[in-house]
Amino acid sequence: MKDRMTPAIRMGGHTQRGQCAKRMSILDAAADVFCRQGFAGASIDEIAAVACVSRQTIYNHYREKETLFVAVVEDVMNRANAMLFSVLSSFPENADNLEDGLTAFAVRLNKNCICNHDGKFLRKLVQTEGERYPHLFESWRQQGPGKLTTALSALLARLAHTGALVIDDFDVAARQFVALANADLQMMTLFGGTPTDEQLEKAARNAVRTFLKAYGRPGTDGAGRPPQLAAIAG
Amino acid sequence: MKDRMTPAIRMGGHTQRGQCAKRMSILDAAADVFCRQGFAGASIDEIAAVACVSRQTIYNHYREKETLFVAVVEDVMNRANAMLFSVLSSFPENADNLEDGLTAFAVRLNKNCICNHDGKFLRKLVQTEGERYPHLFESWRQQGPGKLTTALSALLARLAHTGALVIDDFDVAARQFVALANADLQMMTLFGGTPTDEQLEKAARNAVRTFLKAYGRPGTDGAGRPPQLAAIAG
DNA sequence: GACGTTTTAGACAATGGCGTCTAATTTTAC
DNA sequence: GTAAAATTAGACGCCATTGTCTAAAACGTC
Repeated sequence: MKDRMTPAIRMGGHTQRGQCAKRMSILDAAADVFCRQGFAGASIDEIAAVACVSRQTIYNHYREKETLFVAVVEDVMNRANAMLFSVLSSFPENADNLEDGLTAFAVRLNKNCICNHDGKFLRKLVQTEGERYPHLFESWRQQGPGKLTTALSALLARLAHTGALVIDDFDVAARQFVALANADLQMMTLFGGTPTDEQLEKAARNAVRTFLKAYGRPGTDGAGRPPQLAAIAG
Repeated sequence: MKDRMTPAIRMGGHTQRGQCAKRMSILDAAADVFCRQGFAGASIDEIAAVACVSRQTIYNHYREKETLFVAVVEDVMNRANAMLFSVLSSFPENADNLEDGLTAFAVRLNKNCICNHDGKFLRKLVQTEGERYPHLFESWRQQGPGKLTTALSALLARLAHTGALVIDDFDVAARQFVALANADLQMMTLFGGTPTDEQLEKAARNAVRTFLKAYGRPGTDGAGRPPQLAAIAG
């Protein structure tokens, strides 16, 4: 009857990370179990076991299973957002050595945003539980693929403006760049595997070569020859 | 104590469809519920209700929940396989009007194999339950994306042999063709929506234009001019 | 060391789903 | 029409899980 409040409320309602080790441990464990078992298949007991925490502690921090689930998704989405922003900032600004610049960018995009743990987690969870939590799905779509496409579209437009690329529809080109970058890795990441650095490099190289053959300014492909001549000579 | 066997066994062990309306009704309902709720979240009672069948009837046909699940996946995979074979047979044989031929092919591929009900079902289920049933995942990968890639690779090679395309790595080109074809539709199909015919047409057109800019024989893009000149003129 | 807070382990009721069983009813085949 | 097969509704035991509660233990701070 002492009407004590939950620790989370006591702490002032902060939901940022880093406030306490237990909380992070719970979030990480829950992400792991939710990702493997789905929402319905995940049990609080298993999450508690993975987090090395008693079940009651979880209920102290999160009112119910659904609260925990939403918190996990928000947490991962925050991390993924920050990472996407960072990767987008590394897009090559000038046209010097465009093929290498775009390839390095594609590697970073795949490695840190799409094939990484958080990226796979979000795609899987959103697809699994998206119908049950439409708001969650919409939020992910806007902040993830949506932001990526619009930002990449603007960056490509800037390159096109300098004459380094010849693009008629920037949005389409942006989506195609992402699609090409993933073409060789999609299957592997879907099943849960993580590509090696070598595979990342090769996939990005294939993607950028094709992208530049389609959109590169005539006469400036990787070898410094017109693309057709290069293809015929090859 | 009468030791009666299940009707399925009595019927001679056939697992093909069409043997009885109830069976099909159960399979369809189970596919629907499994797809929406996942394996753990789906309840036999709900499947029975959707199938307009008593729960006991389901247990007469399938020993347990897992048996039903596997049967559902196999059923859908058989349909999807037949459809993929049919679509692959429609790949343009000669280079006449290559852009239109490839575009029509891409439309059929998306419409009947990737964005359709069965395609979305399989991708979702395999991703959701793939870790629990590795055999299922492997089987899907081989008969679905695997077969598509190798078949498309061979078909592209034939076109390249006639000189209509200039391709150095057929496997990479095949994966890129599929990736480009899906680039504009991925997000929509992921969330559950079905693209309109107009969207399918536009997505395929975008994909094939880029694919031909990258791999088309010089001097024969859609407008009959060298691609570079066309791009500059545009 | 004392006090307030957090965590823990375990018991607990309630819920819901799975798979079985039975008896009644409908469908099918001859 | 009759017999066999299939289907149905409902009850049942069993088990896992959720979320609550309590008393004891660990922790941190002064």
